[in-house]
Amino acid sequence: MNKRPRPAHAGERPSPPEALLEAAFRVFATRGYRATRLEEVAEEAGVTKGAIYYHFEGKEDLLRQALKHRHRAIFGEIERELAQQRAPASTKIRLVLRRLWQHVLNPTWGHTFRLMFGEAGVEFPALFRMWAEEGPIQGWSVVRRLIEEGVRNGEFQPGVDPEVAGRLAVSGLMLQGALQVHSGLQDLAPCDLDRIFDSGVDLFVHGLTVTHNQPRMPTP
Amino acid sequence: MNKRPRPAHAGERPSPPEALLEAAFRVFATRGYRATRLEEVAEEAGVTKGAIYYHFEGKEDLLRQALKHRHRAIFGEIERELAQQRAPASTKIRLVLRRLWQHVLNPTWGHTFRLMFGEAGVEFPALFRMWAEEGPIQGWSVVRRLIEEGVRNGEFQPGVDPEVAGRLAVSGLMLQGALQVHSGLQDLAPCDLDRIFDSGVDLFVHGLTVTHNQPRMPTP
Amino acid sequence: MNKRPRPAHAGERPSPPEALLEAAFRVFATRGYRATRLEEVAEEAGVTKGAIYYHFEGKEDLLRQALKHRHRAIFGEIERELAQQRAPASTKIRLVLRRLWQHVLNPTWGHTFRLMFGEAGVEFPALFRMWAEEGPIQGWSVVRRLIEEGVRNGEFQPGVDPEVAGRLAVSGLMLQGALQVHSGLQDLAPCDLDRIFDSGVDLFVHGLTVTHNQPRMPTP
Amino acid sequence: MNKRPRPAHAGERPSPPEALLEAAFRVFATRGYRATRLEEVAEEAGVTKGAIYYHFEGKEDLLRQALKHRHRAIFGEIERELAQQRAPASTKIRLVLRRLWQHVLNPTWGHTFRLMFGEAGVEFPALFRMWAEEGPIQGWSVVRRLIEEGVRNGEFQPGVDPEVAGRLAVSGLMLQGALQVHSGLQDLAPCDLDRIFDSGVDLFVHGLTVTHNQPRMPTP
DNA sequence: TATGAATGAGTATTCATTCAT
DNA sequence: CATGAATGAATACTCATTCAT
Repeated sequence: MNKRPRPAHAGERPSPPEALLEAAFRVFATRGYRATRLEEVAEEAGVTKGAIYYHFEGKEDLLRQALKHRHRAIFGEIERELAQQRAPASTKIRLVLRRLWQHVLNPTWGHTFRLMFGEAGVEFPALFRMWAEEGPIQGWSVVRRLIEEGVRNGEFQPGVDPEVAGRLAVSGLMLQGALQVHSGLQDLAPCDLDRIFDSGVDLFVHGLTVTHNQPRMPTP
Repeated sequence: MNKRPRPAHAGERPSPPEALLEAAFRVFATRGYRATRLEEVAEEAGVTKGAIYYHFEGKEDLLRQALKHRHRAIFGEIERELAQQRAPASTKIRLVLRRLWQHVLNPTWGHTFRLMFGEAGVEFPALFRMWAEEGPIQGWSVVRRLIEEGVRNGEFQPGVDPEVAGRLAVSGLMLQGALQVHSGLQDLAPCDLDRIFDSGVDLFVHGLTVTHNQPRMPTP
Repeated sequence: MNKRPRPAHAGERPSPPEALLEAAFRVFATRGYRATRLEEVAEEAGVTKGAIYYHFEGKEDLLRQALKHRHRAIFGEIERELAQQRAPASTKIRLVLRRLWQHVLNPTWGHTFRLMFGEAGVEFPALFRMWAEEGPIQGWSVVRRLIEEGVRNGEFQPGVDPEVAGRLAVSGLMLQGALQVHSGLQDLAPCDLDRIFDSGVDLFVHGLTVTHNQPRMPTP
Repeated sequence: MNKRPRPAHAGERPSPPEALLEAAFRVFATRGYRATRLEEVAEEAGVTKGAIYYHFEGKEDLLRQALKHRHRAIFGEIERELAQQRAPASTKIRLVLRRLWQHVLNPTWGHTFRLMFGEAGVEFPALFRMWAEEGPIQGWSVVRRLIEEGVRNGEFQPGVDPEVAGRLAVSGLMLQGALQVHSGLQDLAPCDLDRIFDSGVDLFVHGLTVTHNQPRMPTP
């Protein structure tokens, strides 16, 4: 909480041991920020509490670094993949959403989701914004652009709202992942995960697709 | 040393002061479970710490009761409203989703969402399940039933998956609410709330609706 | 701890309910002074905490009164009994010690013993002295007088130390009672209680009795 | 909420600072268990409260360890001393009882006695049993064996009950110690401590000793 | 008389943080 | 680099005591 002056050796401090960062992420994400005792992080990493203070400034700093360390924005990769595709927008959208869904199913994502909506989000808003930008927002932006493309080439209805459509598709899948997979709702309200994805995307794409019962006029 | 036996008045304990429950909910939801000091709850309710221990067993019990107290499930009311409606399924769905969206927009819901995905979910899984059952699960169950109704009367496509459709519609709106309204994303990625709802529901209903299979025009 | 001024109605306060005093004694003696919660005393007596404060000044006062209430000095009775006896001193001693042993075997005595040697003795020395005077000291005084009588009439050796003999006989039985009966040592180091008394008194009386191997000269 | 798992160093935890154990014993014995504030123990040992929790599990653990630490049973030493003696049983008994009396006179013993009959006895029965076994029970066992020896070699009467005799001799001295020395009875009913011991042991040994059955003279 | 509700001072316990070695 | 020992501020919880009714 209170910033103590950086220790004398701060400058030449070498890259902090990955083990510590990974242990920290695991424990923070499992227990929550407050409930995490540094002792447990240290134990998990096979060192002692003191070692944490050699590498990091304190608990808060540890969380920050641990989260940064986990941040490999998947979307860079996705965009690259998309650029090479020559396919209808709906196909590309399916591709993007599938990647996203795979990502969401990953325990790491579940942990981060909990962490972000738990205390960390409130106590460190900057962290939350960082995550939101690189995660959900980026996710629905990609989808939005693909929808716009689909509208432009007549594949999708001109009336659709690409922004909102992207948001809801991505949000829907994300929250379903968080609930079913990472919050143990699978046994309270079971539902096959593939079915969620497949039926969900079908519905979404169908919702976007041109279906007017008067023949749509080609754009002049 | 050993937990003292429940105080004499345990059985016939009268309804504990609502003020305390409401203050507790407010503070827990704002600060998170761990970060909440009982003293603050007491202050907020205009009593002292001791009073809390007169009415509740401890911090955990207080949280539990506070959440239960908030649980006047909105769905009972919604179902009643629906029963009186004589309208197409799509209209009813719009109605339900609107109610849900209004609920989601409420700060209370945002707080609960955070609490549930934060510490409470990990430390008190039973609470999480209770919330999930009375909240999200019930939400998408209602929608699922309406979709099934729509499918039966030919309003919706026979191919739709009512379960998944319900889940995604409800989840999408919920997470959008959590992000835009309760996590400050409105200024990072602004979007009009009415637009999210309206465009979103249009898209959703359109996705469900029977396609009068006109040949789709090839892109020119 | 801090003496608040006696409440206004102190003067006409009627005799406090026996139930309260008895419950108090039971709980204090079982749990110890500190560990006793007034709530438990109240419960045990079938009233509520507040009632205690109507009748007593506080926890300390309650203890004091509870102990006073239990105080039936048994020795007055014993002395009366003795006065009517025309028997050798050794017989009278046996009688006295038997009464004492019976008293010691009583749970009430065990409780008081614990209470006195526990915290109460340290925190309220006056109480301890009162108990000691009416209990152990009076006990060994009676025995001492009987020994002196026995020495005077040649039944016991002139060399015995009546004071010390009385003290040790009484103390020995008391501590054996406290340990075997009231501290659960009976199953750790079992010993028949009658045997302790009978063998013990035999040994004691034999120790007092004239056994010189030169014939003792009658006092001139 | 839940007791945290024993800290990482639990297994190889080195001998906890003696200073802490000794301070703890002092304060516990003086004030009683409940009335002892850990802060006072810490102060007495020249550390802070936190240090206690580094070395011990809590208040109860501290008491347990402190008592164990005090338990360098004196009887081992006594037995060794006895083994080297070639003397009549009565002499050996005097020796043992003198050691015991010296021990009983020690303030430490008085404190422990109070502690044992006070809260510790009720709240931690196991501790009480440990103390009883290594203290009183062991004490009277040693004496019992010496009496048996004396009986075997004709020094003591064949009719004596060594078990009971041992119990009463030891108990008598112990309680006299507790009362006179450690409970301030010396000024209420003064008695020279040496006299208690000397007259007491004389009486005891005389009680055990073979009577050269001269006819006892009738009182004149 | 007695009670239910509340108070508040006291205390055990936790844990991030420091630091000599 | 890392550790073991210690600190001390923060905080949940207990319970004697008060008092309006």
